Amino acid sequence: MRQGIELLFFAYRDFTAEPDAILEQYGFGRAHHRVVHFVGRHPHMTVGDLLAILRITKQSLNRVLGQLVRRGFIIQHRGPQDRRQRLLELTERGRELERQLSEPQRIRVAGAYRKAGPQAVEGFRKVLLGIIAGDDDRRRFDRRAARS
Amino acid sequence: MRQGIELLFFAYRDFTAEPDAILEQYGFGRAHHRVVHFVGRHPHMTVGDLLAILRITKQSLNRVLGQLVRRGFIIQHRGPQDRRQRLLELTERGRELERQLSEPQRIRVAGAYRKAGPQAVEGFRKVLLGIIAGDDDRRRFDRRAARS
DNA sequence: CAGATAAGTCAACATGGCTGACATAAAATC
DNA sequence: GATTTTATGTCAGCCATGTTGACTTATCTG
Repeated sequence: MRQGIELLFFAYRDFTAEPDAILEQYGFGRAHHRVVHFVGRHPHMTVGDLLAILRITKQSLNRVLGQLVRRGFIIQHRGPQDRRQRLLELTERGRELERQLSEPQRIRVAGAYRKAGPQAVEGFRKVLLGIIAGDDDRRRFDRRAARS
Repeated sequence: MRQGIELLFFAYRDFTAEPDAILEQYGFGRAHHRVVHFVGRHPHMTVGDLLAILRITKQSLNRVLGQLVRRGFIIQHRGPQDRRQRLLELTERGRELERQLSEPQRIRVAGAYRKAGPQAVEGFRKVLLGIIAGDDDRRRFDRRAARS
């Protein structure tokens, strides 16, 4: 029980340490990483979608998103149906940053998966899904089985 | 791969949301929670131990630790061997706070464990251990099998 | 057309990281 | 025994990233 709680703390701490060091070189922080990650994963998502995922305020998001746009890592275009929306997409530069940031995480997770075995990975997924609160968020992981 | 990365993000986000709400009532933040948690789990630990676990600076720690001491949630006493050390311990009030904060987390993790089954829990532990970077931190989880 | 919605903006504030400099007491070493 | 190292605490200031509240603009919808 208690162990599970601490495992999450230590894993998250180590999981974010390497990207944080890379971000520093760009003058970015963890918040930028989250934006780059989710925009990379869901091209053409709206600002509202991103707000719902990150659960932060529009003002907080806009600070980091604005920097990413101004510095050419993300482009926005108007929604074709709803022209109020700004659809978000990584530029080539943004994709490069995303790759660079996710690399140490991919290596770390891949190593853990390899050492633990496929059955353990299945258990890892099940338990983390159980920890996630909302059905809507859990649905993000609905059996469009593990890619990449 | 990518899914594993996101699972950690969402699980951590939801995992911390409930304690955060409780902490607010005390005028505390997540940093206080971490201190209360680890001091509760390792009574008589030194300030240095805590710094090594949290990986923050002495100055950052002292801000929150000082508040917890001044407001009667933690007491310090000198180390019997090394009198430079300040050994940390929760007061009754501190233990009460710890219980209150960990309750929603215990419920959440227990629910996830129950739904996923013992084999999945084993896999969850294995993968998270693989993600943790240092042998020293991994050793914290050495088979003094899951209690509480 | 009126009202709701998506997004952006300005200002002010809090938390919790950080660096750097310095102080004190106790332990360890030469 | 004098010196150096270690454990802890403290002051001051900076930065990133969260918050609230108020308000604007453009666009969609009933």
